[in-house]
Amino acid sequence: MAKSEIPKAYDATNYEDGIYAAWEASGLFNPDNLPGDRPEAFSIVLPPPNVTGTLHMGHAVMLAIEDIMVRFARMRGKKALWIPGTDHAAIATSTKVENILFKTEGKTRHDVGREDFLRRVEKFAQDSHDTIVNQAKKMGASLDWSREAYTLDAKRNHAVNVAFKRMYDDGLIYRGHRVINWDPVGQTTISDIEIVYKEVEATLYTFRYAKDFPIAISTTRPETKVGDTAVAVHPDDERYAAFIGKTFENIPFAGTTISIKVVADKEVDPTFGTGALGVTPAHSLIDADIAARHGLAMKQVIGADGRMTVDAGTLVAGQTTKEARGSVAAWLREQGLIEREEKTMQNLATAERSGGTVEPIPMLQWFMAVRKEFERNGKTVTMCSMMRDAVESGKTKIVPERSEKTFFQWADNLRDWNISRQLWYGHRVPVWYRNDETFVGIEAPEGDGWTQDPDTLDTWFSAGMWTFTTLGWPEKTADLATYHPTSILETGYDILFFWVVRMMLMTTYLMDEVPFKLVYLHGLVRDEQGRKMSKSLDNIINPLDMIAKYGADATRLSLVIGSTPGNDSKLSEEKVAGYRNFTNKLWNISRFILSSVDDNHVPPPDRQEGTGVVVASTLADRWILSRLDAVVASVTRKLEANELSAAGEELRDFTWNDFADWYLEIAKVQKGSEVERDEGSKGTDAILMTVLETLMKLWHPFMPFVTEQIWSSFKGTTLMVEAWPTVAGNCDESVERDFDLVRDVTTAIRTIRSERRVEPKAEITASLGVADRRELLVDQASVISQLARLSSLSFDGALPDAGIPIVNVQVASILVSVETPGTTVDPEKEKARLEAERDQLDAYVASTDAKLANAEFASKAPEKVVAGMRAKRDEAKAKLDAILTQLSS
RNA sequence: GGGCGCAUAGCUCAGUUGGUUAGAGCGUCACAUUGACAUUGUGAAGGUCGGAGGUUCGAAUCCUCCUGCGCCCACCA
Repeated sequence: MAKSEIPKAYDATNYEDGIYAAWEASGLFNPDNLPGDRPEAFSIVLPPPNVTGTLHMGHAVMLAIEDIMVRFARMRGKKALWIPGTDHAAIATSTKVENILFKTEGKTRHDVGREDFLRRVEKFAQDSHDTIVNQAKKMGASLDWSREAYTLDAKRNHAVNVAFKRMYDDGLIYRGHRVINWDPVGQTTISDIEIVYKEVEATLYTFRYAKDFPIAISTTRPETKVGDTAVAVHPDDERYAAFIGKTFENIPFAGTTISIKVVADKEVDPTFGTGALGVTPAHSLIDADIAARHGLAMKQVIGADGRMTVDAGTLVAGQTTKEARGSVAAWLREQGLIEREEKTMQNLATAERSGGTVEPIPMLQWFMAVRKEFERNGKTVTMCSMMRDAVESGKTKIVPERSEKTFFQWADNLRDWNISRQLWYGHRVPVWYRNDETFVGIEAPEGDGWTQDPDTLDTWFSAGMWTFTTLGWPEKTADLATYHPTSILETGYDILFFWVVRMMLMTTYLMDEVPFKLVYLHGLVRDEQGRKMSKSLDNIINPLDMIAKYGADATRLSLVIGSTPGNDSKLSEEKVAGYRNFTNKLWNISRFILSSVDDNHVPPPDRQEGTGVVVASTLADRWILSRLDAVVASVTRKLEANELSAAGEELRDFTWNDFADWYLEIAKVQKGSEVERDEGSKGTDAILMTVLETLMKLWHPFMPFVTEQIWSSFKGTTLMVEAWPTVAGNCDESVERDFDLVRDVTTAIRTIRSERRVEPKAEITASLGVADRRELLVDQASVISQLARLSSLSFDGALPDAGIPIVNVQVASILVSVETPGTTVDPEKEKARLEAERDQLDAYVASTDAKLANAEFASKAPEKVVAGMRAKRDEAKAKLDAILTQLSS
């Protein structure tokens, strides 16, 4: 191949879109179309991005990691399936469209009505979906688009209804009047995880309900106190022991009448405030729990509109909570009931999406009973216990392992899950009412007069069923049988509790199996200073910008290499640029090889063995093939263990430091050198091609585009479905050790020359401290010619005198400097250098000797360690001797 | 308040069951470079592995305490 055909630098933008289109057209993302017999399945479901936005770094890192896993599995001959999809993200999408509607037309969703509003949301979701799908393709994600799903499409809706009905029939979904988190702005219930706490200043009032009431209490929310039904104190609190169990009836309080029972509850902190807690069962989740324990009455004083109810009494009825707070505080002051007013900091619960202040209020809602006992496989279990058991038994593993602890905490503390939302966008609760009748079904009931429940389901309800609804559940599909449980769930650790917990919960119950065998949690991508990327900080690095500038391959590497599961990573544009450089390096390695090898390259007879395995002749040949084998084995093992970063790092080191910097340089010499035997460069060419092809395969999961481009340019086939390389049996540790010596000699000579400690002369005397000299003679010649070339010394091809006793490489370099005629060494400088080295070696040898002399060490340390230390010590001793000789002369 | 984690070279981080003189990338400095690549090459400097104890023949690695950060949950009535 002529060099001119290959551009000097790799410009990713010229190739990536075309390559992706070709992959897509090939149909090979769909495992049904993969060649060969593939008994083993591998499956991942893509954590569905919300249809609210565009691709961000979180998506990019997720796509990069999962694509590596899937491509690796595919090349290893597995039936590899990666299912794409998007999430309707009910509350997020709905809020976004409501905001747009209000901004552009000044209307609310109620102004346009349910039907019209839903049309608008669907239009928005569709546009957003198309954007994000195209962006995923830019990353090179090998997703099977033929199986794409949406959490709110017809199939998934059917599945949701089936699940709802089954859980309702089993008594695990129920409707109840309970205290929930109400968002008065969004006009919907929200879950605990959708609450964000803001620190605000508040006034803490300490007061009594009445002058003659024996206990003072503290609150930051006096307006809710009209709904109090009890005062709780700690059971051991002697101050209040006398009052426990007493009820104070009909206390006139802020325009209403209240009755307060004194109860003992160990949840009360006796050291906080007065040590007594005014219990407002309807407007605090904690108080509701206390009320339930003591059978207290619940009195709702705040309505869904955020205003005080009629029950709140004449003083505050109709007022907003804020107005009422002032009213009640003023009333308390007038009555002289306040003992203290102090400023305090308070965590205010606000709704993540709408920003509204969350009010706990009692409402009729749908719940999932996660702690309700039932029989399953002959055992009494709960949804929580099933989920916990799945991880405890190892059916599902979580990496990093420490996350399992956090998971258990969730499993142990989960409350009943409020699944209904007063939103329009989402899965409508499949329940219909007529007079006093309730119908729960997959389809609407027959007959007239039925009204469907207006609420929709929490978005995590359908998301919790994602691994199996994407595979066709509730139908008994072939996909379901083949690909479930899925192999890996890969997602950010920040979503473990939102999503992973819900999936475990619903899947263990509905499928009686785990949703995935492994949870792999990646960290957050932060900016180079370690800050979260955010609009307000203006520090967002857009993955699409990086792809446009440096290519998808470089972007992927920068996200994967150097980051470990569960840990956050920092990203800077320089890092991406660094990997762009590597992409270009790989390109130029290929460019050199493809343009310099003889098209008729064949391994000469003595380099062939069995079925086309290349057997190297020279030390360098054997070294690179040995290294290649080691790298194939190690990278394969690391990828199997999902150590993506370590695998990538090792590959980069081999590619750049071993193959490009050393073997390629030597290959140039070998190809043109007189010392090359028989078939000349053709054998070297064969090795170059072997390494190149293997490297392309190894790199492909990480850098699919550039490797595919290079591969197809000389192979004409699709790299994506090539078989993963296997170890060829060329591993030879002694060869690697010998080559390391050569490398040291070469380096030493270069150093000597660059420090001008010798003048270039016409001959070199160097030798190698290796075991079998004969075997190495030919290799030495090539090595030394390489040394000569690199150090600009001429070399006549003569072999070195085998009689020179050289102990080790370091000595070899010294001999060169001293024995070569024309030495211009600065004696002082050289002496200082040698002395420093002597001291260092001296200390090392002494300490190692001491260790080896220790009887306990000798008896307890493994033989391998002792032998290794001894060998290294001997090497150092020899070096030391040579230096001492030098210094004395 | 409960839980989890981090601290290793100037910066970003590896370090897989405790074991041979602690590694990489970037950055810095020096030198080199006209055919694969300046998106380059070679080398150097740079670390008492946060501190103090302990276990052990042996600790960056295990235990205890301390210091400084970070995160999650609960929640301040």
